[in-house]
Amino acid sequence: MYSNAEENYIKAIFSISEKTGKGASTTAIAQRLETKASSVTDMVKKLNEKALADHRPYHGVSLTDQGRQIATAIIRKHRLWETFLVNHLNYRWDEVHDLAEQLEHIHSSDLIDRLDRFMGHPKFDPHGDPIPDRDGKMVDVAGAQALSEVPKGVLVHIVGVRDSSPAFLKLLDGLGLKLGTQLTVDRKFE
Amino acid sequence: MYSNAEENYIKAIFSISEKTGKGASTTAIAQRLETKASSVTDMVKKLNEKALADHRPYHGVSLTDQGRQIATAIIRKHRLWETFLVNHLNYRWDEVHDLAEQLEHIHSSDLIDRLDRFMGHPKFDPHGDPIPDRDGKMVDVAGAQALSEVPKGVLVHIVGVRDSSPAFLKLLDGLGLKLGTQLTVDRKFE
DNA sequence: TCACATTTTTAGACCAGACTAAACATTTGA
DNA sequence: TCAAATGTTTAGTCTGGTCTAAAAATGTGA
Repeated sequence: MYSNAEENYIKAIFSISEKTGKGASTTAIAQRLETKASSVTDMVKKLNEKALADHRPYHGVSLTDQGRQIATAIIRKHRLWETFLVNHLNYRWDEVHDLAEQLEHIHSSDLIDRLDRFMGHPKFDPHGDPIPDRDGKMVDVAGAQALSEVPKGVLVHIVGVRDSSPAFLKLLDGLGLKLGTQLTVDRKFE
Repeated sequence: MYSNAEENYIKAIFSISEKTGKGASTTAIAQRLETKASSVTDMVKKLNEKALADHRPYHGVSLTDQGRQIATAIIRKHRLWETFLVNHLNYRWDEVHDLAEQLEHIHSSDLIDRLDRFMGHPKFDPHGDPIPDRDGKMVDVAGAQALSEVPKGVLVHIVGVRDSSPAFLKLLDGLGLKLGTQLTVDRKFE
């Protein structure tokens, strides 16, 4: 059983590594978790002792297989809870992040499997992010492309958002853009 | 916002006071929370400073109005989550306690109100305990009577259980007793 | 009433997790 | 190549919550 703090560090390391393709620097982790680099040093040492992470100073922290497995389990919980909140409790997609951050730390894989079944094994969360299955596998979304990179005149449909901040999601709502919307790029502000 | 530890102490004080009709002694609280009396002394001091509890040494700890309000809010969360787990995720009534102990600490009254509405504002949880509404009010169940005190031959129906331990609940399952069961007492083992 | 069993508190320590300030190490750009 | 900028760690402190051991206070039974 891992503490909330440990789980948050694991999640941060995972997502920074995903995005950059490299290990996560202690400063990057500190920034993401709104904490200080010295705190990160301490926690990384603990994660290392528990065989969840490796650290090569100045080259980043990376997760071990076990660490990665924990990370995907937490992401699975987060995305399934977000899906539940939006699809069954009528929350908007810009309201669910903070609640899911709490719910993802509930310790029970059985609960999350039941929630998954209850909802019919959804493959994507309300922001279009893929939901890992029990084994950590998820649909590959590498094919998707940022709207800012789509050439003018090409028909596309929106499958997800890269930025899930409430402000950006509300902006999209205001523009009438949601998952499944079809459009062609007409004009670019650049 | 209160910590899990604070919430657990408040809940313990509330339920001991309910059961005994008096204040909760520090030793009783310690026993219920599987902790030590000295730890209770410390926490009670904190709750007192936050105006959530009063302590008259050797005569027990009691909650202030604000403390009681927090207690019923937690109980509301606990019972609504238990109801959700049983009615929608197909858990058995003897499996849900520990999970609800985790879920009751999720900080969002809006979430719990939405869950309440989603389930159609249930009045009782899977063990027959009344669910407080948003204002802390709940159905009065003082009319109910322990099965052991029911005279032979009188028709009764089961509306709740006094002991929600998994072992006892499984025993009831084995006897075919559940909420709503009608019966007359035939024989007593005493 | 008063000694004793019980209850409660104090004192000092520990752990997890965070912080500041300072020291230290490494990469990198000129 | 080497100094500056950046990244990292150390040392010491703090808070919340817990513990043990010992001291202090109280209710109660004879």
